Amino acid sequence: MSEEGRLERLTSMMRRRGIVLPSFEIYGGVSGLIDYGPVGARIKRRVVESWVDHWTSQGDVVEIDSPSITPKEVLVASGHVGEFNDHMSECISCGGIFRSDHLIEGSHPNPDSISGREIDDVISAEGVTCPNCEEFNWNPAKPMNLMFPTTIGAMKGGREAYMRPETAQGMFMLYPSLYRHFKQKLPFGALQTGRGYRNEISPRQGMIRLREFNMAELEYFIDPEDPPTGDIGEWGTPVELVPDPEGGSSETHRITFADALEKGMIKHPTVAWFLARTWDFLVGIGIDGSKIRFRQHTSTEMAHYASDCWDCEIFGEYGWIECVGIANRTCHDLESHEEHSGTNLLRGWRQYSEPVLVKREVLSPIGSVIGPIFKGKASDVSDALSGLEEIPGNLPFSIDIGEGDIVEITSEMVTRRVEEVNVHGEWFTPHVVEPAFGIDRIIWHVIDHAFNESGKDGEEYTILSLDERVTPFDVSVLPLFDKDGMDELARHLASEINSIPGIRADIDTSRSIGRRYARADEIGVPWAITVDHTSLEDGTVTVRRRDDQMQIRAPMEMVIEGISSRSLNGMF
RNA sequence: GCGCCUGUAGUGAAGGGGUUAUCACAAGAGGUUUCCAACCUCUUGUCCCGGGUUCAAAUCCCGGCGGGCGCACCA
Repeated sequence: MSEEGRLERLTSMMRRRGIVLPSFEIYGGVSGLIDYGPVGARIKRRVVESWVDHWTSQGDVVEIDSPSITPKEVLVASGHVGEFNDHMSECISCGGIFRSDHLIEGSHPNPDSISGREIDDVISAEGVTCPNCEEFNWNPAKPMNLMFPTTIGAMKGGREAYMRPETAQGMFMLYPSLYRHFKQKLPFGALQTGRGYRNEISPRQGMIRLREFNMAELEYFIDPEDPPTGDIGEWGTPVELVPDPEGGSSETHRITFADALEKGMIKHPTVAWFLARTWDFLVGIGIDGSKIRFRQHTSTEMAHYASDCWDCEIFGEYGWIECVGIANRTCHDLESHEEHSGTNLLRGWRQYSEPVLVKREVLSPIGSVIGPIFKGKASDVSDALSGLEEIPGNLPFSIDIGEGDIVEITSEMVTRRVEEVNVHGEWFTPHVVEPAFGIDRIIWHVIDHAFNESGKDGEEYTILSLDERVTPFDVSVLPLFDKDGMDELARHLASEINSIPGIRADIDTSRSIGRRYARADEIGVPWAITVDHTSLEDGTVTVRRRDDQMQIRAPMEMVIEGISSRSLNGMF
């Protein structure tokens, strides 16, 4: 079948078979919101489960789950509010786009916090002209924040909040608990899957750019002075890398991860490790390895929080689409949350291999002297003395005890001595390497790559060649005829298969057997078990393999065992 | 958000100011049939929403919503 119209046939099939459909369709639909139907939801669940399994099997990664509703302060600290809450004004005459608050600076007491309409009023009232072409010809200011605002609590007491634009902040919020869980030893990671919300200006391309979408993010906390490397030598297959063109070499390379790291194309060993593990995951759920490439971000497109970033792009009906972002977020988030929240719990302890003996000169306050002299201020004086970076050579001297209050310290008030302490380590802010997966985009490409229209016996025929890990059903049970006891036996068999943990059987009794095979093939069910007259006599059934329509006959118990151990292939 | 195109059963399409809106496939019931979309009978189900023009609108006009493409945007 020709490639022309393939996208339409694929999306039609997905609608018709209940994989992915527009949401709220009886009310006209909402762009950027989709439903997973009965078949799609199962595929999605299995993709997500495969993802969680893939990373948690590493041993030092755990799963968490945090709220979608996020107080504003968190997103202020993360930078999402500041970076994305601006109104933009567009000049109709020259097409220039400017931050509205910059245009009206000086004309309004608080240009940061007013509505678009107010901005336009101020621009009109003040006759602000375009900095570029001097014209006065503005489009209405458009808010550029892509977060959905909401309020926690009712009425006046409400607290400002947003629907989370990423799940990552949840992992940062839980850092102290994770640090305890991992016995205060780095590196470790935490992941979560869930919804993220971005009020896209113009969602397009079906399920590629959504307003509410499924993310799967992993934050891996490391000591920047001792970054974990992993053995990336295992990945012998060359992959396609597109390094940052500003870094000198812009052409695509086919190169192994190990070589790319050695040559400096991938800058960070932990990032290289995650690139390789990401490759594994994608290929493992059925993405075509020849349609994967990794592209390094240029400094201009880098997120506000990242220092080095690679996109994993997958090729499909929409061209190359970013499906995974792997970023070295450094200490940006933890440091910023420490600063904004005032906590000091977002750190790691770096134990020295040898304790370091540190000699330190101190002036220790003599309480019996300082107390009576300074009374209520005495403890401030003591704190100021112990906080001194440098000990003055001569007494008396003046010291600031806070809020500009300066007092004089005389030699009677203090004892000068030298402290010797063994320092065993130091606190530092961990760095974070983050692989962030767009689950919906990955599901799209899994289905796209599996959508096989190559036909059968010269006729049009479609098979969804999904990997067994992500099929909607493990097996379809089909009574050859829906009567004469075959129906009952089939139902019995289906319920037996369904009682195996993690295995789902579908039963299909209507219309001809060929048609039912076709229906199962179309949504990627890998095995079909047919109950026929012989089954009633000797308890054997036929097992049909989706990908080559090969068929064998075997006793039911053996088939059930084969399904349970996922070893049906061995029977062919 | 702007521009161009567009919206008819589950899917894909035809038609179109005037009786009961057409076709294929799909789906449901029954029959037939000893394993690959067969066949026969019957059945269900559609003009995106709102306004306007008109005696009459699914059809023409306007707006909204949805979809496609281009520009812009895309942490």
